[in-house]
Amino acid sequence: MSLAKTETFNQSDKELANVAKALSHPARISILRILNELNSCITGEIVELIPLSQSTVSQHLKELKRVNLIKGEIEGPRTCYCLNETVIEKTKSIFTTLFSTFKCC
Amino acid sequence: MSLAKTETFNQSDKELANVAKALSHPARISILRILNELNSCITGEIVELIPLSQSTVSQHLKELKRVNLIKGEIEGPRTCYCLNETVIEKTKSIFTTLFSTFKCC
DNA sequence: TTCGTATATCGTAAATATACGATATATTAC
DNA sequence: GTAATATATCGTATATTTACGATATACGAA
Repeated sequence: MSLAKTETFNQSDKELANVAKALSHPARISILRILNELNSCITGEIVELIPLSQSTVSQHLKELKRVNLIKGEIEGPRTCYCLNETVIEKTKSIFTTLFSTFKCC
Repeated sequence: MSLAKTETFNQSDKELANVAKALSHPARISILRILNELNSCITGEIVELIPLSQSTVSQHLKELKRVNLIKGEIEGPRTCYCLNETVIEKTKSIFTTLFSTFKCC
């Protein structure tokens, strides 16, 4: 077994790393900004605003859903996405806590 | 060319995604905490505190150096690492700005 | 100068991420 | 029921990340 030694690290560091990973692609940051701006969007609207294919955008949405930064609600043939405000706030607090532990901050 | 469509996104989102990537592994979060706690460390001390091989830890240090979150100073046969406080603070501000743009925060 | 120590880098294997087109599924409209 | 639409998922190619052992390099000590 060569990978995934990740279990040996402490829970808090794993949580932080996990959400940082979800934020580690500009398309996903962009999607968060779009949802913040427009309150909610269907997939197709997001696809029009992001310079990537529909299937790729769908994958990025999936990654954001994985860490619950966004919620998707099925509305007939479409899915309406919006920010998960609770998790956004929690994530803010995770980062705030990290930086507040640094002596220099 | 299938990857690296990344250039098409705006600078601010790319910057954020880039530093988030550096934070997206628990070993690297752990290294930052260690350097904060001990002020400065040589590679060997960090290797003793992280459950990964010397070469792997060295790679993680390289990634943190890539985004300038840490500085490495060569001292004879060893390298002494410490946090780059300026960049840590700048990164804090990048995240703070991101979260402050969200209506819910 | 030779030996030991510290560490970065090389080579490599496996896992994951990124991207796309094609397809399956589900719903609405006709 | 059939067609059109929206979107998630599949299959696939490629790039990147993660991990390790081995090696090269560079310094200090003997």
